[in-house]
Amino acid sequence: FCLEELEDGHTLFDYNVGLNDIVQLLIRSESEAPATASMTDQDGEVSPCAISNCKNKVKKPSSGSPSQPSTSSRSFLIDPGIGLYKINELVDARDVSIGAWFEAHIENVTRATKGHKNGKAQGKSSNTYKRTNGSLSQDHSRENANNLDSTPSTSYSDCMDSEEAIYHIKYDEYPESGVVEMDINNLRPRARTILKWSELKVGDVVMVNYNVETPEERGFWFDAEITSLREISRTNKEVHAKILLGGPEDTINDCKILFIEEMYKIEKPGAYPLTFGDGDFKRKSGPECKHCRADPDRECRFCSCYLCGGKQDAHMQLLCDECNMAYHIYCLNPPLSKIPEDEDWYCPSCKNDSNEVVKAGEKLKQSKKKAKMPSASTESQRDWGKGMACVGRTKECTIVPSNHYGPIPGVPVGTTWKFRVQVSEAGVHRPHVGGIHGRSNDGAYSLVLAGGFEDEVDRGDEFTYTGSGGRDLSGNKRIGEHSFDQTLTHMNRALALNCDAPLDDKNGAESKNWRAGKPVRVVRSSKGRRISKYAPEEGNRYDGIYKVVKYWPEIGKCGFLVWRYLLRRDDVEPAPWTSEGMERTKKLGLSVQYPEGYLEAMASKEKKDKVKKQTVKQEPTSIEEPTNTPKAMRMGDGGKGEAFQLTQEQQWLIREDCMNQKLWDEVLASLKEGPNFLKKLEQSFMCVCCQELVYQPVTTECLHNVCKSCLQRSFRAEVFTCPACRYDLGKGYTMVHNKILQTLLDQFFPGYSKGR
DNA sequence: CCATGCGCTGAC
DNA sequence: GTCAGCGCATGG
Repeated sequence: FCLEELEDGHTLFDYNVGLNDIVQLLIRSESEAPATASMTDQDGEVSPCAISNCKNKVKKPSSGSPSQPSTSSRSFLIDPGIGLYKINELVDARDVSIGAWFEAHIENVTRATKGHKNGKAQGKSSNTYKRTNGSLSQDHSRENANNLDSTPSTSYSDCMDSEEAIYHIKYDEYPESGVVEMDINNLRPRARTILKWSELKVGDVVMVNYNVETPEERGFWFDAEITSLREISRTNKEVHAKILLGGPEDTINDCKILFIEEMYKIEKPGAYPLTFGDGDFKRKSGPECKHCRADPDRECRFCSCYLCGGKQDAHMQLLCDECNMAYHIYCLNPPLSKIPEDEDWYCPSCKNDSNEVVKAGEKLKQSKKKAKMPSASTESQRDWGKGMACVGRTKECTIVPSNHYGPIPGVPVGTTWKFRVQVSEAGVHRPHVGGIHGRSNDGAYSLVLAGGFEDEVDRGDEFTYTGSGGRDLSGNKRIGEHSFDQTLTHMNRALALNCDAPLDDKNGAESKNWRAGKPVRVVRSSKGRRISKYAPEEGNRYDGIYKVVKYWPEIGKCGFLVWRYLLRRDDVEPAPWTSEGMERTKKLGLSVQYPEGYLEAMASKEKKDKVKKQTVKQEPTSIEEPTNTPKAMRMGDGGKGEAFQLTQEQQWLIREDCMNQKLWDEVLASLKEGPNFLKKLEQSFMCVCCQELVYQPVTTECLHNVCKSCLQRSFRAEVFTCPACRYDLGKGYTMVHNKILQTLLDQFFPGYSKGR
């Protein structure tokens, strides 16, 4: 959308608008202003922010069958009126426009570092998809560039050069929807300078092709100085030029130009060191740099080989038709013996593998990773995106960093989740599959007891555990048969480091003071029931903090060497199987937590199965009605049970934080809700910019809490208002770090600021 | 970028 | 009941 100013004078695109911000948009009627999404606007530019998935307000006009999309009705229409919209995607790139257009929204942008350029072509799917004549086709962007008249003007901001970005682009309609990964080079239009025929002036120097009359047959590129212009229409001109070759005698005058590649101001007209012969150009040495026409000793991106960085060997260099970078023919892999005769040459970074090119109507090619997977050879129709087998996280624990030792604030012992992915979301044990979470140079933060090894012993407050590795994971498996010895590396080393004893990767070690070791969060899985009576009946239960007493290598029942660990419980919270623990579980109302909508989905599936069984071979009804099945039991919502206890110091600090008195009153009201108190606290002190718990909070005059760094970022963008309410703080506002609040938050969420 | 992995489900 | 095999998060 073309988002301009709101009625009250606020500019919408202040820099501190972030993901998930709720913004107020004024949508004008179609007659007043362009109300269509600019991503599909043939002549417009992509606005700095693309807002999509506007709930309830976006109407997509029907555009015929998906395989025959009509380019004219690609756009999303927005109902006129004022509404609340949620920004789902914020594209943090400006002036990006695409040579030929297709409907896409950018799902995700990954920034890469400056030095990333060299590796950009390796192993990354970097196909370009363009919509041409209503169909989606792969394009190297150069074919389209031939016809400047019908190609929308492209603009490219050079600031993009300094930083590369990976765009995850979602396209919707043709032939299958999906997500494409592109790097910035594929989004960038080919020409680096804005070229509009209407802007050409006599005296401008443009980069043109040898076959100036017929754009289809393209040869070498060279400079031409425009000598005359005749306006044909408002947007088009007939252009004649003087083509600058090796000198006055090599100059072609009054040449009609149909296609201009690149335009730039001429600094020194004349002597362009190319000679003309046999329909081809050969480079001739000259006193000036052959490319930039400056002192040849000066650094020039054309003279410098992009691979070796060398200079002074221009006659052995090839210029890439895509990026204009120079390469010595002998620096290439494989090296070339002579300058190729082909008209076009593309450097290794720009060259597209024709096997990877997706033609119109073709299916997306498999990624290189997919090609190696077993599914590449089988014809399985299984939809892996469904169910809980392969789902990703929907939430992420941000109150503590991933390398946090000890309990997760707000998660009491006894909390149980049905699936491992939920345990990951809660931050208790982050890997979806792995048994140990740790870092080999730091220690282990958590582990899951799932009875993977028969010879493990579990006595509740003490258990033995086996390291990871030694399994045959061929066939893209996550667990497998034991087929080789384990080593004290990776996660095994991490867990060993928790033991308060010098590391010994040969014989193991025992701690003299086991309580001094690093704490490990332990989760017991119901799968462990086959070897342990302490395992929960269902799901994965957080059982508290354990310490590593000792570790040693031994030959396991599987016949291979494994690393064993003895862990002992060291937690003030009672274990769930003790009478005290069971009472507490009851008091806190802890029951198995299911993913949102899971029980409903299961119930409706069961119902469907029944219908299927009853009416064999009858077509199942495609309409899925919402079922009235019992809702998932949610933990702790009752708010009964154990109240959260504040220390004297905390009570005092809260009283001292008088600016936030109102907020604290609200939060303290949920003290009796026990663990929910921390959730409430987290919500109340969330930074409106970064959507995380405020770090180094600044409490504004309008009584909002924002991270100091977030507010500073806003001020750097010359937005001097409160990010929460737009109250004008003023340019000279002094940001005061609310140290009292910081101290309190550090106490309630130990370690959370470490990750910031 | 690549390697690792005590999950999970649908097909057999 | 068994088992192939996937996406994903994480570390290195």
